[in-house]
Amino acid sequence: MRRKTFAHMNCSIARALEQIGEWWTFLIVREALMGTRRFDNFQRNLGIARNILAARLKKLVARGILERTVAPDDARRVEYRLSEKGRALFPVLMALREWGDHWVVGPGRVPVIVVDRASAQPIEVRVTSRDGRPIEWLDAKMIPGPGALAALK
Amino acid sequence: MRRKTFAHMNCSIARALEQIGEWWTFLIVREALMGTRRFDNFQRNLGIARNILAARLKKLVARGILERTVAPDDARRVEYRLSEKGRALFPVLMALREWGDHWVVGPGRVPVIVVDRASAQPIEVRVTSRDGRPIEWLDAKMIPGPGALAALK
DNA sequence: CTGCATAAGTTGCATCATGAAACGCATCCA
DNA sequence: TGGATGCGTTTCATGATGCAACTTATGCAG
Repeated sequence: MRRKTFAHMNCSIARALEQIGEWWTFLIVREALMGTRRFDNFQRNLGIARNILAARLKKLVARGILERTVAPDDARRVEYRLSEKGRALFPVLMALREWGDHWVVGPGRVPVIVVDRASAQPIEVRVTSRDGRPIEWLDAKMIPGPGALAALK
Repeated sequence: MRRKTFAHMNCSIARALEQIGEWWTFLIVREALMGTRRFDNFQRNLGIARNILAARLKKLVARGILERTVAPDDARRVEYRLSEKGRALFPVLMALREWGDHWVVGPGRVPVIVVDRASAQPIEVRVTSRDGRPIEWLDAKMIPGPGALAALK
């Protein structure tokens, strides 16, 4: 049987995962955020199989997360760059990294620190109310949005 | 061939994905954050196959993200609850939801709005410098952390 | 205590995805 | 022109997934 798709679910998390939730995809986006643009660099940095990398890149381009262009100076070379949609994944990746730092790797063994280029201070991911007040899980309440009716169709 | 593991990579994102990056796992955590505790409720709400759900729950318990307890009033019933480690995934899920709302579902069709229980205002996920200044992707700089040397072993 | 419904999980099987290496093919370089 | 480089695609053995049916254990009505 085919792996079940999340696309029909009336949930933004499921719909997001349908686009970027496959094995390797998060790491490909991470590489792109760190500046990787070429097929071979993705392949070597990640250790991913070539056919899988090709399939993932094709999907990411089709979904508008990466943009594929042929290098002007060398027609052999193809460059994959993040679109605005792809760059918007920055907070997602930073939240994942923060969780991994704290709960998997452990403080003191963090491989990479991300700092503000201007102030050299570490960055943080925070969930806040619109007025800036920090929000914990228990402070949050889920209410139906304008698209909730789609579930009744 | 066995699917390649990310566990050896010296990257917090890869290590995090090794624990929660499998198909269905994010959605199981989402359900748990929304209050689901029982096997059958996870199964019905997600439409996941029972064997896959059993395997995922077992892994999440083994990794300390969920805690499994037998209900005190009914020994047939098992409850799965988020641990502190699991609750710490809240920002990750909210970042993913925000991205899905904006770039996949589209504003105006958002199925669920998450608001601050106190002020009833929508919540936001922000990446900031330690002093609260908002950070974009281009403002961020990656520098080696204390665990960077592990890559040289 | 017998019979039956409920809850949680396991097994078998067909189908799909993955990884590794070999191959295709166009482009650059000497 | 001969070879190297870059970007994939194809092939094939193996692992993972989804579904349905089955197993085990508990509670409950009579």
